Amino acid sequence: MATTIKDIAAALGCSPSTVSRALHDHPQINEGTKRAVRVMAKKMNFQINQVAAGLRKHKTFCIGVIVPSISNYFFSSTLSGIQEVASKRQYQVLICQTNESEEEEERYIRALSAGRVDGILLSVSKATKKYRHLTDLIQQKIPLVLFDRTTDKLDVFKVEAEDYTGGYRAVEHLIDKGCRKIAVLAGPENLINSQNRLRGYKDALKDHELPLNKALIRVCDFSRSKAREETIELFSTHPDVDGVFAVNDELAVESILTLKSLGFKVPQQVSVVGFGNYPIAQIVDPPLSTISHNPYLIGYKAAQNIMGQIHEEHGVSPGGEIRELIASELIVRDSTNR
Amino acid sequence: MATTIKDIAAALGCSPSTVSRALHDHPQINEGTKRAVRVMAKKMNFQINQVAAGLRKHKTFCIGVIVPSISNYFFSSTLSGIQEVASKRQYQVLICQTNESEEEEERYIRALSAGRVDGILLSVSKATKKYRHLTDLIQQKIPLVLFDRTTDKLDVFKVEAEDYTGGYRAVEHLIDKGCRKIAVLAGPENLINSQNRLRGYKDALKDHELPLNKALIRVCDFSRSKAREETIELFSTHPDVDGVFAVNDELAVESILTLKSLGFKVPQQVSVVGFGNYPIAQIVDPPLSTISHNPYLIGYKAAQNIMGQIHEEHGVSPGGEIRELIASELIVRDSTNR
DNA sequence: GTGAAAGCGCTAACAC
DNA sequence: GTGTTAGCGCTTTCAC
Repeated sequence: MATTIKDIAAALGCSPSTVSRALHDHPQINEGTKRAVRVMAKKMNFQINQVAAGLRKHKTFCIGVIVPSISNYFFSSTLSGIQEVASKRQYQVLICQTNESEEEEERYIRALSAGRVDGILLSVSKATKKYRHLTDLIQQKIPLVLFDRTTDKLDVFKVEAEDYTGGYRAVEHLIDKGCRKIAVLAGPENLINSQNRLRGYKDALKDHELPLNKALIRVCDFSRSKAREETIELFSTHPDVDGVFAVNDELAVESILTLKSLGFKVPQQVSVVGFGNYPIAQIVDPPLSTISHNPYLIGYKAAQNIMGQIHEEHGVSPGGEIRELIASELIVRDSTNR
Repeated sequence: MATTIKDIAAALGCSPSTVSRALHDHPQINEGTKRAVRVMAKKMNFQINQVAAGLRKHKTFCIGVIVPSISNYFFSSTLSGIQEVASKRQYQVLICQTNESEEEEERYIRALSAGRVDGILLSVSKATKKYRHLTDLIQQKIPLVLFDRTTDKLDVFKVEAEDYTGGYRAVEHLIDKGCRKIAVLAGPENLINSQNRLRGYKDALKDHELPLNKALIRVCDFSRSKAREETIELFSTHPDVDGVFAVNDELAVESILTLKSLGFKVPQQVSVVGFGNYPIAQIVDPPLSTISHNPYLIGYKAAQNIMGQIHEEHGVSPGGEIRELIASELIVRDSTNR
């Protein structure tokens, strides 16, 4: 059994309250007493029990993070940023993985909101359509921040990648490089991020007076095998496509590999741009031009905001700017070098 | 403020203990009462506060996980496995990232052991040389399981990849393919995993009566730029090396890219094998032969063991088999296809 | 400057 | 079957 303040009090012949105050450097406590307490605490290897302290103070010193998939490169990088911020503030991070299931997401939200954490960071699952679990959370006044996978149905702070601008920039880059018939490997239809990237594609075409051809929009649902199929199908029916924008790097890489196996030259015949700047982007041959969207920073900013809400710092909680866009950047590599 | 069992008791005109018992389906409680409590709990949107319950029961229903880096592919996959097991048992997972710092590791161990978690899963940092923080933990009887990055200085349960066997198998594969002068890109010298993989290399050479040449052992410390430098240096002094075993895939991939830029043909002139089966292994050209070591399963098994220790299930806590090796598997791709 | 006492939300031994 | 009481480890108001 671990040492408690009671044990220290007994050893010193004082009361637990004095020990508690001394450990918190309370101004009214005698310096000598403080020293004695500190020495004894060290000697007895005492560590304050934050769970008990938290129960009393209605705090947990924990934040909860719910993501679709922990092992995904993007999310594990955001987790790293979140952990960094929390650690500085002596907060612990509780992680949950929904596997893109709405029920799991609900379950975790309910579990965490029952006094487990002081605030929740959430990246919504692909399947999530109802937001009751989140409106309940807001009503309970539990700080909530959405990051990356957000929704416009909720009036909470959000940290997002520049999906629209990134998509626009990617496609504009293909146009700059001379592509005139550009296809897109799109993501899940109910995911706001995919939709925004797709809007970027459409607007870039429009602004450069290129026709929008629905047959060139291929929904791949973030699945590699789907990217392969769609690429084969696309180029068998439209062999004159000269540019491909994939809404993430996995699709882009799969597309490059498929194109090469079909005998197309990348980037000479077909240029390809991805989204995400995953490690594979540097490795594929030719190296993939892509949009870098800084997942670490997305996590970092989301965590900063929730810490702000928890400590009720000025101007961070909803009411002020409710959406923070993390800058994305075009990284030009050889997959568009023609 | 959230609903408490007291609120439910007041609403129903019974005592909090009755509510508590009803919610736990205590056999001696009247079925009618149970129903009434459940209905009222639902109506008032009650969620049991596990933190308070835990304080009383000396449990937290949390496990702590400490890893060098969350965003690393290997560790994020182990986290995923850990989370899966914990979730099934209604446990939460607290994650901490040491950034390979011994001080951070100590800090987290102390923070978590102060009543934060029921058990700790640790992958030790590259820098860790002292084990006082861990022996303290053991002395406090807090369940501890080491995974992947372990140490033989501690008598606790460990889950490891087959580093030695994997290294041996990788090198034997090169020998089978006809390589006779095989170099190794080795990892950090104080990391048991790198050392075991290196032992595998040495023993494979010995068993196949190939000479061990110290000049062919290149320490890269898991750094890609180091892998590049060492490869250049190695092949300028030993251009007749015909096989490279890299102790992880990042080094292997960097080595392939460097070799290609130097004008070597992979695999015809130089065959390369990696370790880890990272996503980049499939993408590099030629695709990398490598050792797959199942990080998800490593996390899964480690979590299963700690849950067992926490619930004091038979035969899981130290005393029985103290080391579990997760099978590794050679995956043959084109980087060794000659 | 320090102690006593109450209480955070819950559980469990002991009553009746 | 259900209520009363005490207590997990800590903080904090109110005394003195």
